[in-house]
Amino acid sequence: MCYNTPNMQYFLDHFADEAATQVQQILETSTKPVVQFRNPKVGSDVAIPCFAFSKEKGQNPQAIASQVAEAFSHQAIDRAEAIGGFVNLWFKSVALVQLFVDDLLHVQDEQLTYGEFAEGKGKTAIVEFPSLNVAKPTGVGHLRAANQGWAVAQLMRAMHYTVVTDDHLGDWGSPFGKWAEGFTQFSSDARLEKDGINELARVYIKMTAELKFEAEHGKHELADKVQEWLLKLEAGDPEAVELRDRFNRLSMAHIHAIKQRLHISTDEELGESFYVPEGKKMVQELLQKGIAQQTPEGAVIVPLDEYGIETPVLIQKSNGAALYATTDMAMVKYRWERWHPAKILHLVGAEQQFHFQQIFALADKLGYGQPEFQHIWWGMIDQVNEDGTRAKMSSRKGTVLLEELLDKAEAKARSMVSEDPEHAVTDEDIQKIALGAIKFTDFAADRRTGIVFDWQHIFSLQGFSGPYVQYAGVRINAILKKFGRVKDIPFDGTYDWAAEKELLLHLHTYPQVVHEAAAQYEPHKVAQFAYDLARILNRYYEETSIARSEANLQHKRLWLLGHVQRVHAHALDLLGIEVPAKM
RNA sequence: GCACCCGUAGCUCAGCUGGAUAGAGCGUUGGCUUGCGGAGCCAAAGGUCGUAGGUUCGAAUCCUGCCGGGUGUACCA
Repeated sequence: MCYNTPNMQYFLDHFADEAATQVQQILETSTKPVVQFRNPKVGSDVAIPCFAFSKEKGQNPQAIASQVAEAFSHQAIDRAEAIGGFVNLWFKSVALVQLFVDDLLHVQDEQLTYGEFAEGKGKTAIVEFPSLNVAKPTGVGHLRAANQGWAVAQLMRAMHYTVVTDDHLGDWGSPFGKWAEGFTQFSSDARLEKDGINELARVYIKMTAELKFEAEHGKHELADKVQEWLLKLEAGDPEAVELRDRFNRLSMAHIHAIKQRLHISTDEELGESFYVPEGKKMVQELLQKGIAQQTPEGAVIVPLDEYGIETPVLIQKSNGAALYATTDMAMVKYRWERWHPAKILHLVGAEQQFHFQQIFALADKLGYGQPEFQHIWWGMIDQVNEDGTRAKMSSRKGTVLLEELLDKAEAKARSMVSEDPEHAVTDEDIQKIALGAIKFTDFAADRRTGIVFDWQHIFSLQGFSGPYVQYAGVRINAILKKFGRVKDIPFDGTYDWAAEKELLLHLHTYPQVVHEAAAQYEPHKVAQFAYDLARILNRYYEETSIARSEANLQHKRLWLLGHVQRVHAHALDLLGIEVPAKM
């Protein structure tokens, strides 16, 4: 089950100094944290491989392991056995409790929460997500941005960075031109009044079709008009500005509603349009300095050959309009000057990897390369066709709207909850369950792995799922509520804690899990931990009754369960998942 | 063409800074229902880890070739 590799230092600190010095040596020969917790094959709690050490000594690994195992003696270790070149150790469960208490006290001294680290203290991390688009209803394509982004921000907070979250709104570029022209041609004030964001979506789809039709016939009249709107807007033309503001007002209401339903928020909402003036100014400065060049067609580029990038980055169109790289270039500068961040994390889909290669190189070239830049991407959402094959979710088949997804998820959650009036579930809890199911699915796999979009899969409620993990939380909360939390540490040596061994071993892996997840921006590791913890808990309940434990023992178990509850809730909180009161 | 990602059980995926008998969930089959919340627990069946080589005491994991899939590759964002 839990086959994690905790920090070797942890092991050394607590055991090896008192244990056989040979273990110390074995550990030192290895370049990696080779201490394995909970080996499922042998059933031991820790396994130390002796291969590297044996090579150095020119001896048989099993012989070394045997020597060490026989000589091994430590108060925390129940027994030691050499198997296949590994020294296998079994902890006394009591020792694991003692260790856990030590860790809790240590963390308390540092003024931290169990599972958190102080390495980001005094540093700022900017987390850019979910970068919603203005003027169209949000599709499920933005779901991963919201989920992964929130979790990454939470992980940075767990490392005690000062986190600035920024929703980099898509509120600039050709789409605006399409709406402006489309609106004047195919819509009206009355229709916009009536249908709001949905009317804008209709206009956009209509315009896209018209432009495609035009292009197929070798014309560009409409396309030119779209570009004209962009130039007018950049020039501050009153009509263009008024339209833009109107579309944005409608959009922001929608965007805020979406974020609220997803239970996320961001500190800033600095969209692309915010950076246009500075971006255009930078283009002129770079031309003057000779860093940028004008092409024969009139476009402005910055070569990036020295970064191994053959394609120069285009920072101004030949018609003089700003584009993607123009605003991102200004954004890099703005963020550096305002926050002096240590990290800038862009949560954006995989298809933009090349763009960010260019932007990061450009940032360095312009002297804003001090922060650690990361493009944290994820795989796309596929859908399953009728014939069972997978394909990229296409707007041709109609993009599924995020709100529609949330509505369906809530309906499904409602149909699944207990009908027992004693367990009546509030609307708020329904939302937590629906979101729990959706979000956990997002974290079920490595973020780079694409996820399949089908209703069944995305709302899974049993097994490796959000509701399963939430359910474990509901049960533990029910027990704590019924019998009370125990604050003091009831550690008197009268109980061996054998029934709690799995729980204890798993708790010990948590800080390492969080640390790894944060270092690699991989929230799914936290989800895996939370699921394992829930499973161990469910198994524990099956075998051990708190209610029927005698008073002294019940007291001890409640103390531990209180800590298990905190860790469980902490892990879910990192993922943006809440435990409902009832379900 | 070049760059990046991917190929593990019927399906969806973990595991990849090399270690012992490759793990989950769904689905299938069979058990556990007088319980601190059964959205649970236990068990069975199911895999030559795309393929061919290489490195190593040891390869799903590292290296190379090949096959198959996805994404990107300056005037979209």
